[in-house]
Amino acid sequence: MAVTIKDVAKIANVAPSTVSRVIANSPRISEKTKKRVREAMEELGYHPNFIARSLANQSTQVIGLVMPASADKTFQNPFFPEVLRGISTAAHEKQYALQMSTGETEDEIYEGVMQMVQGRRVDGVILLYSAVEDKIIKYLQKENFPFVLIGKPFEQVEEITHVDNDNYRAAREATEHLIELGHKRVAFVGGSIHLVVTIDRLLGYEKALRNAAIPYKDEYIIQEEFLKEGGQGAISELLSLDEPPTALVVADDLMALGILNTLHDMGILVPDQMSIVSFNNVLLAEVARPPLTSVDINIFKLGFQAAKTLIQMVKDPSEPTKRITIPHNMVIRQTCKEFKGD
Amino acid sequence: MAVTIKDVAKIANVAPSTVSRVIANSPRISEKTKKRVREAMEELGYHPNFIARSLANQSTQVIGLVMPASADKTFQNPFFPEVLRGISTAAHEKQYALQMSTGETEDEIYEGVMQMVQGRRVDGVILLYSAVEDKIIKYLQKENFPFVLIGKPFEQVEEITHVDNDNYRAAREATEHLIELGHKRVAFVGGSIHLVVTIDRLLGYEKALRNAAIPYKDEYIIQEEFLKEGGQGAISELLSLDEPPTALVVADDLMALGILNTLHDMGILVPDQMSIVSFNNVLLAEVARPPLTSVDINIFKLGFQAAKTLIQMVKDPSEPTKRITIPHNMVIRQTCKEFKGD
DNA sequence: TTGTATGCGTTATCAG
DNA sequence: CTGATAACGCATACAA
Repeated sequence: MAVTIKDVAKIANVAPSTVSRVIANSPRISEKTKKRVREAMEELGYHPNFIARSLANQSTQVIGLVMPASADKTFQNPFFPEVLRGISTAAHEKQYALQMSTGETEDEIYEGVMQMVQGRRVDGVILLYSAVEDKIIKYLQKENFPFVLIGKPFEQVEEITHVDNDNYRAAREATEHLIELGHKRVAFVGGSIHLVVTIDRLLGYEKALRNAAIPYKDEYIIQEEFLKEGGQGAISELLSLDEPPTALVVADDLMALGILNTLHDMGILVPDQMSIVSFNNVLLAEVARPPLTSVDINIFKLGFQAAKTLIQMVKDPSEPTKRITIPHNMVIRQTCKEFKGD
Repeated sequence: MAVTIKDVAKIANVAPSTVSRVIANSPRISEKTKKRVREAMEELGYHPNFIARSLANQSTQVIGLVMPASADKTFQNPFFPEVLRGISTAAHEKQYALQMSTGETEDEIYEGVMQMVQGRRVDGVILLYSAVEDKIIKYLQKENFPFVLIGKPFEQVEEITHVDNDNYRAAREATEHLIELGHKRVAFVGGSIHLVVTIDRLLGYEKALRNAAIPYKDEYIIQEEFLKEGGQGAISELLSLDEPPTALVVADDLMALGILNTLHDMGILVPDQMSIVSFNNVLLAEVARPPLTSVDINIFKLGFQAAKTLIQMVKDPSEPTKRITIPHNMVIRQTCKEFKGD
C-alpha cells in the first residue's frame, strides 16, 4: 500500500485535512506547519493519488484525444505527430495529461469516446480531424461535454469551438500562385471528400479559377487516397486528357510526394512539365526531390491552441464558443515554374 | 450530476451492491434481477464511473506510454504512429485505455512518468524507445512498477521484459546482402548512438564484414541525425574519401530518403553508382524513388506484443520476465545492384 | 489557523 | 441470492 495523506498527517502531527491544504498550498495554513508537513511528505516519499483526487474533485486533469480510426490511412499522415506535439506542449504547461482513443473502426472509436466521457475519465476532448456528419460531435453536443475541434465543423460552425486554418483562402492563394505563373490548366487533387478540409480547399481552388475567369472542369478534380499507390491511375488519367493540366494543387504533402514519384516514373519533369503546390509543409516537403512548394499551415500551433482553448473551457464553462484561425503562409521551393505555352 | 449506481438501485428496487454485481456480471445474481437492473440502467442511461471504480479497485485499466521527448527529432519518425497503432489495437482488445507522457525534454518526461506512476494514474507503462543509461528504467525498476520496453535494454537484458527485433542479425543480413552483390566498400549510416537499436545494427554490420574478411574502416561509420539536412555533409565527406563506399547500410528509412535525395542532387545514381539498404520498411520506403530495399521489422507487431505482454504482467504480477523477438524480413526493391568493379 | 465529519461512486466483506 | 457497511484517498463545509 502506498503512502497516503494520513501517514503524512500522523508523522507531521496534523490532521489529514491540513495535509490536503498544504498540497493545495492553501494560504490559510501557517508557513510553519506547511514546512513541517512538507518535510513529512519528503521523508515518506509521499505522492498524491490522482485517482482519489479526481473522485473528490470531479475533475481528472486529463484531456481525451480522438484520433481517426487507426485502420484509416490518415493515421499515417505526419500531420498527427505534429499536432500531438502542439497539444502535448500546451497540456504539459497546464499540467494536463493526455489520453488517446483506441479503435480501428469508426464505431469502435465512437464507443471509446462514450466510455471516456461517461466514465468521467477525461475533463474534455479534442477531435484531431474534422469529418462530415460526425456522430461523435453530435454526441458530445448532446452531452454538453467540453470539446474542441481541430479543423472546421461541417455544420453549426458558430456553435462549435474549433481551431482551423483559413483553408479556403490558403487554397485560393495557392491556386492564384499557379495562375500568376501563367498556368491556365490547373487540376485539383484532394483527399477524402469526407474531410471538411478537402471541401474547403476545393472551394478555394474553384474561387481562384472563377476570379481568373478560367472555366472549371470536372475532369480536373480528383479525390483519392494516394498514400500507397502514388495515385498512378488518377494521374495517368489526368495526363491522357485532351488538354492535360500543366499544374496541380495537391491537398497534402504526402500525396504530393506520391505524385512526384509517379510523375518521375512516367518521365515527366517537375517543375518543367508540371508545377505542383501542396499543403501542410511537413518534413517531407523539404526532403522531397524537387523540394515541394507547400503551404505551411502551422500544425504545431493548431494543436497548441486547441489544447489551450480546451483547458480554458474546462476551467471556466462559461467561456463562449470560439473560432480560432491559425495563419498560413506559402513556402516557395522548387516545384513551380512559369508556364510558357499556348 | 451524472446518474450513479444508487439511482439505478432505487429504480430497480435493489441495493447498490447488487447493481455493482450485475455490472461485474456476478454469477451469484439471479437472471431475473439482472434483467431488472439492466433495464433500469438502460432507462437511466447509466454508465459506470471509471474513476470511482479505479479507486475501489486499485487499478485504472490505463496503460502509460512513454514517448521520446517531443522536442526530439525521433518523434517525427513514422515509426511512432505505427507502434501506436499496434499498441492501440492490443489495448483496445483488452479494454485498456492509453495515456501519453507529455514533455519536451528528457527531464520533463521523467517528471511526467513519476506522476503517472506515483499518482496511480496507470497500471503499467510501455517505453516506446530504448536509450542507453535511461533514468526512467531505473526508476521503474526501483518502484517495482510493471513496464515493457520496446527495443533492447542497454543493460540487464535478462531482468527487463522487452519486445524487440533481432537487430544484430537483421543488420548482418542486410550487410551480407550487399556483400553478396559484390560490394566490398560498405558504409554504415546510423542514427543516434544513444539508441540501443543503433548499436545493435552497427554490431551486426561489423560482424558481416568480419565474416567476409572485409576490413572495418572508421571512416565508413557515420552517426548523425539526418532528418532535415539529408546528411549532405556526411555524405559528401564519405564520397570524397580515397576509396568511397559503393554501398550504404542506413539505419532508418527516413534517413535513407534524405540520403537518396542528397545523392540525387549530387548526380549520383542509385542503385547504379550506390546501393542502399535501410530499415523499418515504413510507407516512405515504397514511395521513395527508387523504392527502397528495406528490412521490414514489423513495427505494428512490436507495439501489439508490447501491449499484450504488459497487460498480462499487470493482471498477473507473477509473470516471469520475458524477451520477445519479432521476426524481420528484408523487402527487396530497387536500391541495390550488383557491383562490378575493381 | 486547524480539526472533524462527510461525500465522491465503486467494490468487497460479511451477514442474512 | 441479496443487503448493509466499510473501505479506496482525498477535498471541503462546517466547527472550533
